[in-house]
Amino acid sequence: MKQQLQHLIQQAMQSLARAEPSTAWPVDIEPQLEWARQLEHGDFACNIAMLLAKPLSRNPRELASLIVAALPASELIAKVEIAGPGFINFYLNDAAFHVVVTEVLQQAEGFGTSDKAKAQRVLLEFGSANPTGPLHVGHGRHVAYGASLANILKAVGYDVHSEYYVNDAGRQMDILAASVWLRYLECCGESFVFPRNGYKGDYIRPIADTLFQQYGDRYQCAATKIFADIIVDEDDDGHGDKEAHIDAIIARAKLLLGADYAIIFDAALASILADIKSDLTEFGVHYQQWFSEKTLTTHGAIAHCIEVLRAQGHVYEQQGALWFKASAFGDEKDRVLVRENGASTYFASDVAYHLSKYERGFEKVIDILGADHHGYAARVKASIAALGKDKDQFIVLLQQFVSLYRGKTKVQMSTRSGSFVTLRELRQEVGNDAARLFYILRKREQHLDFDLELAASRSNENPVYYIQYAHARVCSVMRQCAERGLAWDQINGIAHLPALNTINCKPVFTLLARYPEMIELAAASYEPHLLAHYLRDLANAFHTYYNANTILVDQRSLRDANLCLINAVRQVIQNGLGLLGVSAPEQM
RNA sequence: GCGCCCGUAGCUCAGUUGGAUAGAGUACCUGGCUUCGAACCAGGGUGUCGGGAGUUCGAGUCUCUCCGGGCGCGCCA
Repeated sequence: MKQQLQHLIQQAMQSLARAEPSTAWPVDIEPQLEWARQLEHGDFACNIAMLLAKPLSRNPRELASLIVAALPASELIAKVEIAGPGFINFYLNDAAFHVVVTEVLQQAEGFGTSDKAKAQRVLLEFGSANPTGPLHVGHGRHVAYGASLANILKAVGYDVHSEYYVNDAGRQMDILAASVWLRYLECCGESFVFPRNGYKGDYIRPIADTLFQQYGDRYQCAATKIFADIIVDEDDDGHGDKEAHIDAIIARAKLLLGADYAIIFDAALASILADIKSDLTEFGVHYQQWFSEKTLTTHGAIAHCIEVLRAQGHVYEQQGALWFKASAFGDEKDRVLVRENGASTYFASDVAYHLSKYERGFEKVIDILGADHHGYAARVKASIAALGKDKDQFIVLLQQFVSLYRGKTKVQMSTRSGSFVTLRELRQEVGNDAARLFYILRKREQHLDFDLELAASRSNENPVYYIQYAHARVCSVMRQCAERGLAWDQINGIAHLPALNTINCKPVFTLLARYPEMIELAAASYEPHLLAHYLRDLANAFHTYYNANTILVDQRSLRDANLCLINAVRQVIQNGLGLLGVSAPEQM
């Protein structure tokens, strides 16, 4: 619809250019059209005359009238007006909107999808929480956003590959393994003071219990042996060293357990990963791949990426460490890849991981990260440029934090201390649908204040019910229709759509027509919240229409037309909610 | 100190990428179900768009500068 109008304006410009060769009419620009905000401005407004006024040094209203006069005749347009400083307002024929209803009903689930992205391969990484504990409320925002974005990108034709990067290597995992082992030792009857820096969450104990049931005391060691001559833990007065203490315990665990350490480590990892996976599955979040950080080392990917960087002269040695010249690629300073002690950094793993994304053939690479990673994103970007990849096709989407409130009081969240609300708890309190929609309602640069009390006690305030209610209402009308033995003749209804000419119909038709381009905009700007707000608007237009008109009237042609319109609304709501991972219930 | 994000109605937030008179929800009033679902609808008012300067036909939107809030600046992960 919009494109057809754009084309008409371009044709007008071309004919003006031929008529006035002396004037530098720009024939190759794409005129900007936007949906009018107000009814008095018609359906579309175009500002091209005002944009041309300056370069051509002519009056914008005069230019507008020239353009209007040169417009080719079209069935689309009912009326054109020049208004304000030089806007060209287009009033479309109702028939143009009636065609949309036909399209919705014919294309059904396919309405709003396109192949514009031409199956371009995209790797979308999101979630990627450390497997050291269950997902909490903050992770929920990332996965809800990522899953919705994946669906929206697919809708416009991208070949999307969703991936979770599993940080199953490194110190945090060792702390987890040590924590599980210590809890296991408690099951064996050992007693000691649990390290301050260990994972203290309740979820650790069931893992230890399972180990104890499975293996008995096979991995038991005397607590006195473990804690003998060990660096003291930090106390409340700040004496001692909690970091060195936990590291010493890890070293002791590896020493005392030998090869058995891997049993404890793997059991802890497997248990937590299984919990995360089932949590996400229940939340409607699905991945094509769970990419293990550990495999980067075992497959030599880190060594490979360092070699690639070295071959292009982007690394150097200093003070025994290997550095990447990040500052030559926009980062504020150079970064260490391999430490003086020979161990590669987390950053090196990440460079290797990102190189693998490109080597696996993805043309576009998108990372969804927490806003606290924004400094980190700069170095990864630098590494991608250094590796000779197209950094414009590497997109980092930063999401602001979720603050959790119970009423007015802020809930502190820390995985280490174990004091946090899990995603699972949140889902049980407010339901998957409300959680999914609530999470993506705000644009990602905006902090999200999640009030559990409000969400739990007054969940009817959540817009999700408003949208779902519109869907359920249409379904209810259809049930009513069947009960009364009324048949819905679609062909007849479409033929009589012009009968729907009350003031309340117009916003419904307009919103239906806007759905496909709204999806395109949401995809291009990575903003699923546009879809949520759109659906709210559509539901609003529908409810208004529904309250003002009786759907199941006696007059057959009007009834069939009504049913066409409300079923088109139902279909679009179903499609839109589907992209957001929210159910469209037939009754509620 | 440097970098990124935010600041819009009492509260929570949108704002079509620079457009016309800045909008929703919520809260507070008032109406609307003996007929398709009242989890709904209609009506009622609220703004120095954090302050200031600039760019231009036109600024909530772009630039600069202050103020306030959040986050980040390791041979941690």
